[in-house]
Amino acid sequence: MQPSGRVTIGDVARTAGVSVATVSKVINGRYGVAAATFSRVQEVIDDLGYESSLVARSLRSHRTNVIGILVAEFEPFSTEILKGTSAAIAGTGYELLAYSGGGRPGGNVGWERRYLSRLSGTLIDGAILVTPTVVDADSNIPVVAIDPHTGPTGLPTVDSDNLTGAILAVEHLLRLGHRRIGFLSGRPDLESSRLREQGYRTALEAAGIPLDPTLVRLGGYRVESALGPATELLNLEQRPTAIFAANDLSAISTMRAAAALGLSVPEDLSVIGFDNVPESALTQPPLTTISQPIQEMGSRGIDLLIGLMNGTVDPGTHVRLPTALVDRGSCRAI
Amino acid sequence: MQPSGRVTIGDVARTAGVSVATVSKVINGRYGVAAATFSRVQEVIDDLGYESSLVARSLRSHRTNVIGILVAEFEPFSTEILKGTSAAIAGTGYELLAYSGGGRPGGNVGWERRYLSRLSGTLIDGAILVTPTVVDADSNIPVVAIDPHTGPTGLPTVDSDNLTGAILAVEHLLRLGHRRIGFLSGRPDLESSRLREQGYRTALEAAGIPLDPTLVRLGGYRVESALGPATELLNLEQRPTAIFAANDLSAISTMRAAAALGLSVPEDLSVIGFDNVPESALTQPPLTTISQPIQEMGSRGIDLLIGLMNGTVDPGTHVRLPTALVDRGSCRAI
DNA sequence: CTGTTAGCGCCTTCAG
DNA sequence: CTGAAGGCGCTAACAG
Repeated sequence: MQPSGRVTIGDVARTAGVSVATVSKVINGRYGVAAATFSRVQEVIDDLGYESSLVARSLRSHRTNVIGILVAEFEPFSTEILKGTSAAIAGTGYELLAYSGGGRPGGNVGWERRYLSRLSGTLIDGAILVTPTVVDADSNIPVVAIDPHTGPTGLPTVDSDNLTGAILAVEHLLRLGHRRIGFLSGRPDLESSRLREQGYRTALEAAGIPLDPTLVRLGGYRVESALGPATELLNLEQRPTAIFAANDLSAISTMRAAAALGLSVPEDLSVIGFDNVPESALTQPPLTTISQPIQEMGSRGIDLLIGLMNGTVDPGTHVRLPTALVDRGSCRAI
Repeated sequence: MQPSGRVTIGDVARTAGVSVATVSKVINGRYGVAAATFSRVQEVIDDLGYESSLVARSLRSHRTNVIGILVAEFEPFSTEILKGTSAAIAGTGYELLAYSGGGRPGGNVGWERRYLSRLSGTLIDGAILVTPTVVDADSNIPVVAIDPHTGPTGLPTVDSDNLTGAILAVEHLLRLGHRRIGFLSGRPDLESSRLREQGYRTALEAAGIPLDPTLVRLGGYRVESALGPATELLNLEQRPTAIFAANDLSAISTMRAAAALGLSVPEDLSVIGFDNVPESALTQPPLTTISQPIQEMGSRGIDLLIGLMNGTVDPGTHVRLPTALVDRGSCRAI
């Protein structure tokens, strides 16, 4: 290891006594290098532990074999997606680069465009946007959206059947005899959230139960933001006997709120969530929820993206995966 | 949006009628730009939706405010680490870039050095290596290792108390009356694995139970690799009444192997794992295990790395977090 | 076969 | 206060 810093192609060239161009050829297995030179350079490379800089290479060649997964934050949902993409990437020759900004969760709308702009054109050959809010179809690299937060768009998407899932959840509660069912919504600007709320309304209506607006609160999909509204719901004069939370994180908050108020689940309150993130099984009692096949959504996203890059997938492709009831311990019949 | 491709600093300059240097100054908030020019350029930037390319910028300035998390694969353990880093990064001004190669899990030893070399010096200002096997202390950027697979090294590390954890696991089994306790080990080349096996031996010895080598098998830490050895253990003439698996994934495999053989857990077999990944609560029955504070390990890693970059943390710092028994449903007294 | 010459998009002197 | 020139590490022509 001669130069203490990073070893560059120049160091290799100097040590081997050839030009950088020759080293580049060796690295990329190009023809036009004498066998003797080839092996000598190769030896120096191994010796120095040289590895070409992804950055410099990509700047020049505009091809990296790296797929970007852009997420707002590493939380239970996005990391499940990551697991799915990781499984699907094996053997494709691509590598994965998951990018996430710092804090400002929720606050920095438009993160997806920012990140895409920062990474695309050079670093990554294609991107998967996880739960993006705004999606411009115009980007210079192929892009796939997973669970986009707006309606149908120009780019391929993967999502799950939120509407049916929500109906499933409420029907389950109805079947158990519940009539006063609270709803902790997500965020009105998000498509999944709207569909889940619509499912709630639809299922109630089908059962002939009039909607009581006081039973609907904005939970915001996050642990902290849901705590307050959940507490309000539980402090209602006519407390709901069951709460359908728009995602597992807010369901977990609901259980915490209940515990804080001395209510036990499911004896005093039934709770059902949505997503089936692994964390949902960690609650006490384990959470009954609606599962989305999150990891599969991730792997399908990879399939779509690679297909898109190969030109074998139509940009108008939309994949919708089924949701299902996962009956654990947080609901009971009354 | 004029040019259909990516908008570069040149596009902004042309549109605003100034030179690229001026645009650069505006972006980086440098002095020496007239207020009028400044706001005009700023307007064009917003208008065009320009965002500087991380690649080009980093190549030149060698500073990106991006921290790299290098992992072999996105699986339950590494994604928990990711969650911890994501939480810790908020408000620091840094962004996160998690990099993972394609397939070849386990097979491609030395991935950490390869990735580090590809990304460092340019793309990332510092790196966290998750469960690396080889760790050269010499790198041109600050590096922290989480749960390194070799003994103490020259760089700051975060790990958890594997030895005590393993002893805890076996003592729990002993307390329940088990005497024939099988052990599904990890990989002999990994430090954590060695310590967990040592804990197994130590606890047995302390209880005056001689070690039976036929009860120890190599599980390899992965779902697939553990299935065979677990089945062997269960097919033994003198079947163990309990199995301590070196991590949760192999414990999950053990439960599958038991189910395939018609044995029920915990009635016919007690199983205890290690790690407490969220998935461990998803098994039927939920897995009793030893918890490592994985997310905290991630956030401590970030703290250490940032400290290292600021020069406020000594490179010889080693943080060891406690392990604890999480008693769920997969063990019973005999 | 090998070296030289241009840039990729950006930032940083250094003159004007 | 602004523009022109150089270079970060690398690859793709094109000469030699």
